This record gives sequence, structure tokens and C-alpha cells, in this order.
Amino acid sequence: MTIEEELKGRFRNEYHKGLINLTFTTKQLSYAFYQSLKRHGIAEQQYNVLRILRGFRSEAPLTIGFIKERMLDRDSDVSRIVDRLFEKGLLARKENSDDRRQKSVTITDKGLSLLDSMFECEKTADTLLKNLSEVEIRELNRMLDKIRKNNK
Amino acid sequence: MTIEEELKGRFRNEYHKGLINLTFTTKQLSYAFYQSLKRHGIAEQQYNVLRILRGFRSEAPLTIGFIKERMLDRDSDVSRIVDRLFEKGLLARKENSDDRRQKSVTITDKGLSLLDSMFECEKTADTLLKNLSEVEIRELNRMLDKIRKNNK
DNA sequence: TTAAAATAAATGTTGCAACATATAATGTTT
DNA sequence: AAACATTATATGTTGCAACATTTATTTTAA
Repeated sequence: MTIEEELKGRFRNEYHKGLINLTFTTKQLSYAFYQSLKRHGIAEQQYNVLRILRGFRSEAPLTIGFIKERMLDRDSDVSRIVDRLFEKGLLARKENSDDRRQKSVTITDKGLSLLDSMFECEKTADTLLKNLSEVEIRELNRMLDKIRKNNK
Repeated sequence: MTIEEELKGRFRNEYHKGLINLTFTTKQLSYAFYQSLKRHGIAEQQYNVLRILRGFRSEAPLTIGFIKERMLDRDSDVSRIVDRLFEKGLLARKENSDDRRQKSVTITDKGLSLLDSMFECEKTADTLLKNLSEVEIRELNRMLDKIRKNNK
């Protein structure tokens, strides 16, 4: 289905359509990924925080600010996302004695084994763009990088 | 800046990178657009509802369900978005006497003139992808359509 | 060294998505 | 027509983004 049919709308031009198409397609993909996460009782941003904690656990413990820099959102609400993960026992949190403004956050064994059990979510993520060929996916990445270039 | 530098992360493969790249780029574009809307004191989904109300005002009054079908989100919370627009006097709402389950929603003059004053937001929207050539933007739209094809 | 500036995190607010459930009103079946 | 199913909308909940403000702590400058 094309974006025109799906939205039953009209676009001013190809660039306008591109913006809506990006938004619409990304929402759809993100929803599909969210569905696969949901089976593990965890939300998207919580998953992202856990992956950062695992990915950088050689540098653990991490601060809230370190995590925040690596989130996809400009200004992610990491404090409260960490709260929720803490309640679930997926991470440990304590005051950093070197700088008592900071919090030291570490993924727990429970958090690690949850991530391990979520292997198929990664599979899902790698599959969502499978309609594109290797050449196309590279071209898509090139264009997306180009869109962001000097575009703030 | 490429997505690798921005996220300081590693990707499993080009498809994984594509998904993150789509998410990241779209968030950035949506934020830029949101900033232009904010100057008019209105949020993105509220703007979308108003545009639908204006676009289909020959078929007015519209029902909540009609609007919902035309929103970008799968299951947009139109009832409450309409609440907020009603509070601002940007739309009128009354019970439909033919089918009293339905609400009849119409954009007000205030709503219409707000949209008129937001002309430059449309300009902004048409400019966000300006880094791409005409050929590239068509190619992007083609690939996005392809991603969604049979992909639910 | 003390006051001012900067930083890290927490907290409060609004708007929204996704979801579940509720409440009407209308349609359908028997 | 009464019981049941369906439909349109509303409402309650959780998680989150964006933003503003606050609190604690550290750094810097007077």
C-alpha cells in the first residue's frame, strides 16, 4: 500500500510526502518492534537503557548523564526510566562517592539474562527492513545521513 | 554527522543501522517541525487534527472516527485531542442528532485563521528534506513504500 | 574562604500513544 | 419487543518526550 492510499490525503509535493512517509513508516516499524518487546514486559526506552548498560558494562558503573548521551532522544527522561528498571530489579543504583551528585548505575544479572532471553527481538529488528536489498539499505542509510547533514 | 558518530554505538549490520537511522532521523525532523509549531502554541497531533478538519470541511461536520482514520497513528487518542482543541476554541463540537453516539466536529473561524497564520510551518515541512535532490526524494519515497509492502 | 556559577540528577507539568474498560446508543436476532 | 451484539466515544492507566524548576554538590572566581 502506498502512503497516499493509507492516509487518503494529498501532498503538496514530493518533499512533503517524504516527511509524512518517513514519519508514518517509522511509526509502523517502531510499533512492530514494540510488539516484540512487549512480550518481555519491557518498553522501548527501557530496553535501550538496558542495552547501553550491557554494551558499556566494561566501563560500569555508568552515570545517568552517560546513558542520556547515548539515547536516541534529544533529552530522554533517563532518571525516571532508570527508576522503573530499578523497581523491576533489572539494574542497581547507588550514589557515586567520588561525586555525590552522580548516580552509579549497573545492570544486574537479572537484567543481563532478560536481555539474553530477548535475542529474538534483535532478530525482529534486523528483519523489519528485509524488503530492501543490500544495495537499497545502503542507499537508504546514505540518504538519511544526508538529510541530517547540516540540517541541525 | 553520521549515525555512528552521533550514537557512539555499533550496529550488528546494515539493516539494524537502517532501523536506528530511520528512528533517529525521523525524531530529529519531527522535533524541528515541532519547534515551528510551538511558536503557535499548538502540538503536533492537534495540528494534524486541525488540518484534517480544514481539509475535509466540505464534508463537515466530521466524526471522531473519521478523524481517527486519517491520523498518522494507528490508534490516535482523538477524543482527548479534540477536547484540548475545543478548550482553545479552535473547533466546535456537538452531538449528532442522527446518531447520538457520534460527535459532530467542525473547525471554527478561529481555528481556520490559526492555520492560515501557520503558513510558514508548511514551508518548514517542505524544507526539512531539502538536502535531497528531486531524484533522491522520489527514491526515498519508493523505498519507504517498499519497506511497508506486505510488512503488515 | 566565601560567594557565585556550573553541573548532576530529581521532580513537576503537559501532551500524547497504546491499551483496557466503560457507557451510551443503535442494529440485529429471535 | 426483549435480549444480545455492535458501534462511537469517553475515561482510566502506564510509559514516555519535552520542558521548567528545584535540590544537592562541586567548581570557579572574587
